[in-house]
Amino acid sequence: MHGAGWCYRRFKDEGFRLTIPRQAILDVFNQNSKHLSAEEIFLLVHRNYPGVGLATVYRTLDLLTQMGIIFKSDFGDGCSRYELADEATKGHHHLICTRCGRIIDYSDFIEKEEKFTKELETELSQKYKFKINSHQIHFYGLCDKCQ
Amino acid sequence: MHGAGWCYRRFKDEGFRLTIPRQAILDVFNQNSKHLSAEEIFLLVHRNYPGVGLATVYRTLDLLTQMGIIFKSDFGDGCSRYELADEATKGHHHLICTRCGRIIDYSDFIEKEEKFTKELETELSQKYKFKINSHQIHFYGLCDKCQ
DNA sequence: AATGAAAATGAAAATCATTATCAGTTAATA
DNA sequence: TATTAACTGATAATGATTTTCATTTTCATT
Repeated sequence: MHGAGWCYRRFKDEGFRLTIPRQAILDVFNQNSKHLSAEEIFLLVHRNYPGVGLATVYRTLDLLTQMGIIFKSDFGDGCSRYELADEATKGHHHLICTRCGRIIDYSDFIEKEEKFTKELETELSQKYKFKINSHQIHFYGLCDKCQ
Repeated sequence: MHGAGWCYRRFKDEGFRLTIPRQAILDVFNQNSKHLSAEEIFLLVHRNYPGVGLATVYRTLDLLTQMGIIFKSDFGDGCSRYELADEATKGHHHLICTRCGRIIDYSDFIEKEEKFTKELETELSQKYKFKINSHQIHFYGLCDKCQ
């Protein structure tokens, strides 16, 4: 992942400050699994920084999303979930179990997917004059345990 | 689209009743554009059936979703949106403008997409023992007016 | 190091979509 | 027609997210 220096510069360049709460939230993303909800992030941050409030977590998640550092998704479980938008998770490919809510990330077949989405993005951009920045593919069904 | 008789039978077979409020809600889907929110559906139903309550709309949308008649999506604008899950909209392909929230349905390149998703579904099903029922592809970016 | 302005914060209240409750209504079946 | 279960509207409750506001922090400039 990117170093702290890179982040600091990005914040500074856009007129924001890389404060302690914001660093703490970024650390959570670097140290934990993906698909974290605001509440989960709040609790994880709370371990080391009990003073950080939930509103700040929401505000920071919003900011990081706008900056393109994290990606916000909705898997239908009643709250938004966030994950790092770095290279490794660029495509946001998920299998979502509609019974238990489990989310599986797959990172196989990415080459094939990249090829397909690149082509489609080019065609859609032209036809609809739409500037595509990212995409998301969700497969819904039943996981092994729920069948 | 399917006739009323088909719907009636489906409801009956599964132990549900095709009541006036439910018919009114189905009519809304057959007569209006897609991506309707619960609130929008409530208002449209309200024109002809002022007695139908919002809770019933939510309950019916839930039922129709479970029955697979409509499809529930989240486009990140704070509420769930619903559309008919008939053949024409099977794939749920959307371009979502992250600035103005506009949603564009595309129905081009569906053949290519079908081929891709079929292949991927087969491979993912095998690898993750996941029974895939549906999928959703969202492209996020800026529409022509927002660039 | 002191200062001033803008950005950021925590706590609490407010908002808003959705869900649960409950008493009354409707529809299918015996 | 009586019984039963499904369904309903109105309302209250819930829970995630946003807003408010007074206070604190940060940073560029003295």
